[in-house]
Amino acid sequence: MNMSSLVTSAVMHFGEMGNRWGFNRTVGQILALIVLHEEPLSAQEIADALSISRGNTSMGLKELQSWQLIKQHHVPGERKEFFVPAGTIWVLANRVFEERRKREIDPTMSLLRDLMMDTPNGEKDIAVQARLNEIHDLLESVTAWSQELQNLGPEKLDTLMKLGAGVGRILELKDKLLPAKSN
Amino acid sequence: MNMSSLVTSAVMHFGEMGNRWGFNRTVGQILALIVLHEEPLSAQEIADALSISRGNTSMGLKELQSWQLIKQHHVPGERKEFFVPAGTIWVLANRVFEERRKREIDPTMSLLRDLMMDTPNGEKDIAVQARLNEIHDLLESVTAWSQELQNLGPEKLDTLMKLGAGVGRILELKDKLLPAKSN
DNA sequence: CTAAGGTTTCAGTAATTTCTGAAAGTTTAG
DNA sequence: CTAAACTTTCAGAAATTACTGAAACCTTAG
Repeated sequence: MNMSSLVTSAVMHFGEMGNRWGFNRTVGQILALIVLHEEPLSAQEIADALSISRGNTSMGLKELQSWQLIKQHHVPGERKEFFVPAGTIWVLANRVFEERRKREIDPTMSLLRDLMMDTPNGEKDIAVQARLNEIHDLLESVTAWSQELQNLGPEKLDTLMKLGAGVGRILELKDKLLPAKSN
Repeated sequence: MNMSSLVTSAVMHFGEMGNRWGFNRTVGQILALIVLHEEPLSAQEIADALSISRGNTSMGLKELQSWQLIKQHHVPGERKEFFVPAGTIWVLANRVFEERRKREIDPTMSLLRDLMMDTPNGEKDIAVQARLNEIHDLLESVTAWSQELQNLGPEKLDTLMKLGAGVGRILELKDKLLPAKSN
């Protein structure tokens, strides 16, 4: 399975970006390869195409499955497993968001909540808790909103985009369209 | 400068989370310490509080300044420099978002644009380019949106939050009430 | 049951990232 | 100008993270 230079470029790039996106180089490469290659790929084909060890490939595939970004695809007469993307680009992007939220935000929110419950030890701690509370509320807003966007789905997101002046305009619309309701 | 156990917990946690947020452990700790400590801190105080070398501290402060998360604060009679947060929590969070966008999204968008310009090499490449285009558009939507959010400021974000699932509803209403307008 | 075809695990190694501390650099008081 | 007070740089050490490949482990055909 030789990759076209187009695919090679994309795969290499997604490898480089991988660590910034929460997984390592080979995992990024494997993902790009599977997404861009329309036919299902076997582990061996992937290892060959990327010149990485079979073991590393196995670990990468496992991780991508734990992120729910790829899924196994069983081909009838074949003994080995093949892999395909777990959904549309939109779905994949959402999964990455979701997973990163779990890793990057949730633990912090949880700790902040705990620290806010602690009995403060002196004046200063009260000020510190106020700060922590502020951080907590901000994180909460951002995650809630991003989930809202995810629920909208790609088409509505697009409508929203084309609305022009942006989110501020929605707030105006809201006042016009739902004047009586407080929410 | 001895940290209260509350501050210590928070600082340690932000250190652990640091690498997930795009900077390393000590940078995360330094940031947390500066944000939570209301008085300006000198580099030496930071190094002592965190038990890290003066050199490492210097590098960390430099990085935080390049992210525009902290700024220098000159105390009149003093020779040394002190450091304070570069703004409110909201401002800091925006800066982190912004910086991560630059590192995580922009390079990919740029590559995708380039690859879409390339002359495809055969049937398959055409399909691949279609995929790449899809990814590009998605990233574009997401970045446009996150920028909208940043422009909103925290209060409006809050209003929006309370709207919750109502956003989808407004879009529907909008279609009914403003069918003629294209934006 | 056994062997073949395939996958996973994991100890050890390689690569990368982070940290230290000594040396070089900068600024200002006198 | 010089010295003191402070900061930055950077080569090498330490810590962490990623990768290999051989051995152990499935699973199924016969």
